[in-house]
Amino acid sequence: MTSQQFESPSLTDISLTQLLKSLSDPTRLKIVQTLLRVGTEISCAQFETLGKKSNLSQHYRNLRQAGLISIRREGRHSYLTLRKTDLDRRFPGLIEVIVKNSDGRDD
Amino acid sequence: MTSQQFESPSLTDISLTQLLKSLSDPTRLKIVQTLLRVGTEISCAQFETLGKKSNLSQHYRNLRQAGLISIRREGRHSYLTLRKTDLDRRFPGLIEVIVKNSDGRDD
DNA sequence: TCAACTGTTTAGTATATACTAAACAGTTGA
DNA sequence: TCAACTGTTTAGTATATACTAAACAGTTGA
Repeated sequence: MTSQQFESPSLTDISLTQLLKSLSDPTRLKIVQTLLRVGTEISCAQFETLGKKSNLSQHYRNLRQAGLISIRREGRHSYLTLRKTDLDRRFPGLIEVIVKNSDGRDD
Repeated sequence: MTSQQFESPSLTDISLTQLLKSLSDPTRLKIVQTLLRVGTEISCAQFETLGKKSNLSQHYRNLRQAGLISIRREGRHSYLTLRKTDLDRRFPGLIEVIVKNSDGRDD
């Protein structure tokens, strides 16, 4: 029995419509955009400008459940990673195109 | 004053997040998938297998307001067209990749 | 030991969404 | 003329969503 808290769906359980719905929120799209750009994991603290902690935490969970990110807890901190390899395998080219088309736009 | 009924947003008013939200519904995604595949306008009657007329009509409006399709009325019939040229100009490659990644999946 | 810290979860709320059923509007053809 | 036809709009409802505030849980360091 693995921990439920930070569990992400497996590759084949990632649904396109759930993924699109997750990315249809501007805050979540910005988070994914940042994660893709930096290419490494990022501490949640980096996203504090995007809103209140409790709200962001719920966005993280949404992104995780949609299969977009994984979350690693270390001490008091949480670190987010874009599941790029998995996403590229399941939906080739999708994340790149979406994020590229979101650059420089508000929403 | 042009008719409101079938008005679509102009190219620059198409928002990425609105577009993603519109496509995050399985019924609407199937409609767009079909429109992209055939490449021509399609009568609404072709989509009757996807649900009830009143519900579909509301999906058409959603797609139109998101900038994805235009609707032409002729007699008793309505015809839908994917705004492919506009979409390709505003979000290069996006529609193709999304639809390609939805092929052969339920959602 | 324990207060401060970081992030998550829960409760509550206002709004958006997807749907059905029924009313409606315009078109067609006998 | 008018009933059948095609699709849209409206009313109503059940559920989902995004958010805030407060409670909570685990970690850290003095």
